[in-house]
Amino acid sequence: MVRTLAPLIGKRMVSAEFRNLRVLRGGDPDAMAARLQGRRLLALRRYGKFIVATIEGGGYLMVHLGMTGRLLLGGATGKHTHAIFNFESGTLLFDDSRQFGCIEFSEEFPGRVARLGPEPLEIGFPEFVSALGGRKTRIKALLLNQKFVRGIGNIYADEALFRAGIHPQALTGRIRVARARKLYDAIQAVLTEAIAAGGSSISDYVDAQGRKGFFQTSHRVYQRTGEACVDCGTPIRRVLVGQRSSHFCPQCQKR
DNA sequence: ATCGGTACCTGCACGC
DNA sequence: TGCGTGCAGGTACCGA
Repeated sequence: MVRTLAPLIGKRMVSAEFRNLRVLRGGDPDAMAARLQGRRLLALRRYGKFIVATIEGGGYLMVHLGMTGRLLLGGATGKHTHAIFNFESGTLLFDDSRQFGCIEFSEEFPGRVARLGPEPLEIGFPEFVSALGGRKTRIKALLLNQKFVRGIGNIYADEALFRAGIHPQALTGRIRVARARKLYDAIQAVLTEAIAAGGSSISDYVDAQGRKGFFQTSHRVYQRTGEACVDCGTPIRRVLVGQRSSHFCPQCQKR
């Protein structure tokens, strides 16, 4: 998503319009629009699932897509268009049917982004192992905890655990180093492949150009309940871990 | 400090 | 056709 938003870097925002205040965090929409108006977008970076734009003259514009959020360059507004950013080069729309996404402007770098864990593609294995230590939670819940590592969501947690042969309900503290190594490698492989495939488009995700990803065709367990495991043929099962669906092969992923 | 559960929304598929 | 139920790429907040 951030890569496809790159054409906005260096561009001036002519105006901003907020149609749905529910997705706005931290303040008055008019003040926010005034703060953005006439300023250039100096930089655009992703921190886990958070997108942060640096605004000329100070300030940060943070966007989170939640489950169904979209950032679209050009295109028509619709029922779920909550914000419109008019740049000199064209329009950027924020759409989100479920309204779990959010937009926040802050003068300082946003604290909740600063408090996230490390990037899973940047963390080293020793750091990863030590972060696993002393945890009492189930491994799936830990992978979804953005203060552990940032950016792993439900799809990639399930896919990484499958590749590592770890049961989603396995207790974190009982995972030995050799198995942790497999998990570390699996996370890196899954994320790298998924990014190369342009992400997973289940029903909503498209990039800023409106293009779908195709990693969903490579999912081995996610939303494949009842289908045969690609490695052993055993039917994939679904359990809840921390109220989130978790898909796994009961034969390949033992506790 | 860390945990599990819940709330926040809309849309869709499914069974009756 | 319509209605109720369950489910969906996430995070924040609460009490324990």
